[in-house]
Amino acid sequence: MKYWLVKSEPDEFSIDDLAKKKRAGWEGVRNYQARNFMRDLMKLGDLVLFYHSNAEPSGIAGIAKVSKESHPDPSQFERHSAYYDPKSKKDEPTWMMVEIEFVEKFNRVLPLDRLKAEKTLENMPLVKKGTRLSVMPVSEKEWACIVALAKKS
DNA sequence: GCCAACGTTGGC
DNA sequence: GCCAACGTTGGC
Repeated sequence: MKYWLVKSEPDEFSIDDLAKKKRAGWEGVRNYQARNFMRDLMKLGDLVLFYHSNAEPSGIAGIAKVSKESHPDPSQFERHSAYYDPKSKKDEPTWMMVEIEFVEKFNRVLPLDRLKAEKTLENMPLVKKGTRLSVMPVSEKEWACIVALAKKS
């Protein structure tokens, strides 16, 4: 089993929204590196940190898990969607997504500056300046560190 | 294939 | 809301 982190703006879709819906197709990712992680490497049961970006505070809000592996992101074909991609073809979809399922919400958001203070986490794209990757792998050590911090706070 | 222009992300 | 940093687009 592997570990991941996904970003979402809570104004758009928060951990509470996921808790309410239980499951959500992770649609709207329009970055090739992030897509490739979802398409090729995210497997059923993998655990996922749910990160709130552009938030007050920005940080990790809870945990989800992969509940369905790679399948085409329907929003790329929806003409009125913000994620519509006119170049993508139905028989050869450009954008793939996974579905995630709510696992738990942390008692409080584990803020970004707390993560930045951890030596163990210094190689995460999340804390590196100028990295905008919205789906990223998390190592076992990083996962353990983050979960411990979350339970402690 | 280069690279300037443009659009987006996301911390602050 | 600003804007730095980045990825993508498209002219050449």
